Amino acid sequence: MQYWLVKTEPEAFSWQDMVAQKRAVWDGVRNYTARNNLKAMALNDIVLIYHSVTDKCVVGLGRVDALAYQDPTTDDERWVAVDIVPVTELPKPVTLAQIKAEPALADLPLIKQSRLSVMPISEDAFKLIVEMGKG
DNA sequence: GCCAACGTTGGC
DNA sequence: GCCAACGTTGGC
Repeated sequence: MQYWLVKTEPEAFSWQDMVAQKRAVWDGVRNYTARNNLKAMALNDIVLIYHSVTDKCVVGLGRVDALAYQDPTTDDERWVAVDIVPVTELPKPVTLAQIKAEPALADLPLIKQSRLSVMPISEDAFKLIVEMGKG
């Protein structure tokens, strides 16, 4: 069991869209590091969903529902997609500012490598973010 | 295989 | 809307 954090621009595809569709096809990743992380996902791994740009907060929690497969948005065999289903919404979104202010989260790739869109996170970091998101 | 140019992401 | 960071592309 592994924990992940994925980013999405809410203008393009939001947590709310994902809930409405009851599923998200996580495609369009065009970065090797992020792609490798997608490939490393296992069924039922837990994924934190982060809204970048306008929101800048972790909004919900999903679950990997399909292992990496050919990205349907391209014929290029280098790129893959996974399916993620929504599990729970955080009662209180955890903002980037909160994450930055938390010393235990200081070395999250989210902060250190701000352009990476799919990243692994430790169980401790995961639990802490969920705790911070409780109502 | 190196490196400069370019494009994109994402925070501010 | 700007700009810094950084990944990717393409010329050599």
